[in-house]
Amino acid sequence: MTAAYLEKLNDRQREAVEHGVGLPDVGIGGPLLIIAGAGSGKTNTLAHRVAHLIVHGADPRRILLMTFSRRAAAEMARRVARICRQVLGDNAAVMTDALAWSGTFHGIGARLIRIYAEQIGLNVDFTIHDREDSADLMNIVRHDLGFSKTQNRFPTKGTCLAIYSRVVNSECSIREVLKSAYPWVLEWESELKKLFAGYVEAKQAQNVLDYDDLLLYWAQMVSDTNIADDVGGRFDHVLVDEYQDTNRLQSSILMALKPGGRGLTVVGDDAQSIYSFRAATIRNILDFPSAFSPRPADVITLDRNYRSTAPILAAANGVIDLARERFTKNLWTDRQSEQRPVLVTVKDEADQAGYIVEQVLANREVGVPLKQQAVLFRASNHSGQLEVELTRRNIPFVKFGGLKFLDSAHVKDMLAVLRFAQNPRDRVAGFRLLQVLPGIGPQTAARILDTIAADPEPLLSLMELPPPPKSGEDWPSFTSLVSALRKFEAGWPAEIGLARAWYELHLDRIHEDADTRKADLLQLEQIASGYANRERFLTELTLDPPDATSDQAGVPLLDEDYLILSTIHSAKGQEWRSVFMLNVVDGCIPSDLGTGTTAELEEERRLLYVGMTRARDRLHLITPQRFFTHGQNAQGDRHVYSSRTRFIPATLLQFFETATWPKVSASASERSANQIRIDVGARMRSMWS
DNA sequence: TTACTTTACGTTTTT
DNA sequence: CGTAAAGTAA
Repeated sequence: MTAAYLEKLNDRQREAVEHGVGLPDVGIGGPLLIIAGAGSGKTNTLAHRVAHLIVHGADPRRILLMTFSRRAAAEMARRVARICRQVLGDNAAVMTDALAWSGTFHGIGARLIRIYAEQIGLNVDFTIHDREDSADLMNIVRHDLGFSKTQNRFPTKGTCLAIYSRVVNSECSIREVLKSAYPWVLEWESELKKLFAGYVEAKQAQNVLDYDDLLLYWAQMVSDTNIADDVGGRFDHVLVDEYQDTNRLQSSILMALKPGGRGLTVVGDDAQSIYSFRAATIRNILDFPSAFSPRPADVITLDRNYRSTAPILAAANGVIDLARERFTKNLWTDRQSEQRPVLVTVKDEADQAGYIVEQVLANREVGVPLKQQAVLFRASNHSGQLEVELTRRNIPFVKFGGLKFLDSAHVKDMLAVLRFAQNPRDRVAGFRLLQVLPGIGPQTAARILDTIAADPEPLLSLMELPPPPKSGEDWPSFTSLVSALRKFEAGWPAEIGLARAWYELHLDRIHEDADTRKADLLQLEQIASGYANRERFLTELTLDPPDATSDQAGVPLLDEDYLILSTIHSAKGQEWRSVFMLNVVDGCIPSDLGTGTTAELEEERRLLYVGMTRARDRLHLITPQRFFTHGQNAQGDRHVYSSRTRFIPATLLQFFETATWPKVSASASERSANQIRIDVGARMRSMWS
């Protein structure tokens, strides 16, 4: 008997889908590693595996599915549902709705920790700090310990947090982390230890968790055998996507969850590992088979690419072939094409933007919608000029990656209101919120928080506090708002309307551009109404902030057509018919900040590979001959002459079609020849002065 | 102590 | 260039 849905798969994929299913002992197989190259149908295979398990009687409520992003989880759930429907008919909806445990490591961690909060001595009302909040708290501790006043510069709050995070996620000692990644901070090792101890104490006193805690508490939880059995016993099958981008802490969690590896499936591709700055390590994927004894995990490799044309794949293979270390073999495809990827040289970033606009519009004329085209770049600020040009030409676009609108001050203020009501011990929220009131600055805010922290229900103390002298009329309306929110009087999502009404009173005074900010707050309210309650809203927004921003007010409607702009990191797992990569020059790819060690350099190479393998039919790599550096130098506008990325040396040019744009006309070349770009005479004179 | 002004500084990728 | 920290007047 062969299910129809299996027939569309190739042999390898099918093997991966069927692995261990239907074994006599309740159909749970041993550990499985799937090495799945770019475009090899990885998502599809994983979705089929989940569906296949369900069809063969696995309880969807007992399947844990961890993906890299919320978006990936949703996509996976959608596909599983579709496959199941083919077999189970309309009953499938009941089954697949129960696929409740799918999400990111951090999201699943948050849910489990809330369930077990009491058993591990945590108040269930805990709030979660995003990176900015964590850095603020780190800064408070840094000040309290007097490290901000030291003669030699102590690392900034952001650096301190990055070091802390790396120590936690890599399961290495501070010294090891400092030596390998922050050698210039080695002299501060003992101070950092004190700082981190203080930071951990502060978090506990305030009932807050940071991103790393979501993994750390989970790991601690399952290191206790009783809770480990309980948590691990919730799941028959554990499947992990993008395993190459997990870190040591995450693999520890997995191993504790499923010590023998039974029911454990991980999928990944070491050639696409691009998150080592988050302490991800490909050792996880390499060491996975031998982590189990006596029998190692089975390994299945998917190396047939269904996405890109042969010439695009050849070029991408050429790039990754030059990698120092390789574990997977090259991909192959049947998709023939005459069209090689194009390596375009343009004069500067303005021409780069011009070229892309021209090509994007031309593609649309021949039937490729904007949504099927994407522009990828190394760093989010690289797309600035292009965004301006797109706006000028009235081409709608949505940008993924980079700054989020949650980072703006007014949105943070609003969230602080809700968070403080949820968890009055959250000092970062309270500190921020109190200073919204006129006449209350850091000192007053700190004093108020100190006073109320002693009370088991801090908000009762707050109500009884004498109004601070200069806050006047604004104090009573503030306290009544917070207490109303604390008591859930208005219900959700009416609460956020209350908070906004209060905050808008202060908005005009604090910010000049109050009106545009009000629009953002309305949008926030819209988003909020999509969540069941305040806790869910706060948790999910922190773990999965809306990641698209657009130049126009609001995100374009879903049925509208728009161009995709994305960092390469955010483009992971996606594909488009036509892909443009910006600034494929040394200094951007590889980023000049990432050329320190060979490991960093190799990751930059993989980044280029990941970007190139997003393309289905057309791929354009663009190299501006010069671009302007950000900072302003003594000489005024400063630009550097750039050269093609070192990852595409002359030997690889055979895989590309090369072009320049715009087509050089006689007058143009004359003009450029007459333009003095470098004052050679001055340089030679200055040699002797 | 707050609120405004000046100076310094660094500058990727993200849960 | 834009933000964050330090400095200063009220």
